Amino acid sequence: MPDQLSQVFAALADPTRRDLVARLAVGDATVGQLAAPYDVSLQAVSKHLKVLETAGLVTRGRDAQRRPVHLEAEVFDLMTKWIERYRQQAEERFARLDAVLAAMNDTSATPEEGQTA
Amino acid sequence: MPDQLSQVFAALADPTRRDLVARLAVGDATVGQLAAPYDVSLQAVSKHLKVLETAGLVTRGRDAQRRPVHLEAEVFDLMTKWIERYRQQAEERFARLDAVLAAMNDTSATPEEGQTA
DNA sequence: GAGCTTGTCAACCATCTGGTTGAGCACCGA
DNA sequence: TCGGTGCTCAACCAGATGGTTGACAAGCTC
Repeated sequence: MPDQLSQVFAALADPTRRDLVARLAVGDATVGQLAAPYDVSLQAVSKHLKVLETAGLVTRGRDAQRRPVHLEAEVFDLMTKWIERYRQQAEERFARLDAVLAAMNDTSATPEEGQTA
Repeated sequence: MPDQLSQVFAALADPTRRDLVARLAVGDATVGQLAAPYDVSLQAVSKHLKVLETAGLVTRGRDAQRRPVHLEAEVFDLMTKWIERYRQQAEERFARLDAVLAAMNDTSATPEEGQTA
């Protein structure tokens, strides 16, 4: 079983599943309601929902024979945190690089290749 | 060819590729340097980098026979925007639901099923 | 030029994925 | 209890994916 972050990214890599998430953000829905707009079989949509469920993006309740699907927004934080961490890191590095370049222009010194980056 | 958002999510669904991104956030690196920590072949890492490249997460330069790999942080925004959009939407809905529940408690009226959600 | 270094391309293989159809379970309504 | 509704499970199939190895291009260095 892969880690949750991988599962979340993989789940959202599919446009149909992203669309499902988009619609579930508006409100809970049954499998049949969710499947209606697509020309694929109900079973295919059910599979997509299972992927979203094991990724933790969605939970399924019970209402007689219906299985209302509910979006779990908290999992998004997992991704956001991962993304933000490396985006900020990269941006800080750019800032440092800019500073280095500016310093180089100021002094017109030899680059020296002293840094790892 | 799938849309870029799908490609970005798919690219980051692999732990090795997320690790590569994490290391590239620290600084540019050559393919050999990036491949060193893993026990897979250099070709496998080269393939991973190609996936990251076609997703727009990474660019490759030239330095003699070396191909320094560079992280492109802007693409992260694409994901962040998508995520934030639906997270906020879902959270607003929760807030509205809370309000409805609170109102129901106040009045003790019949639910009436008047809303879609 | 010969040979090492760095990396890509191509072919192949096992596994995963998204789709299908068919069967069947759970539940409601008559 | 009989049938219809809502959905899942299982088996199967085509194509994508991640890994391998082998060949080779590009570029320094001797």
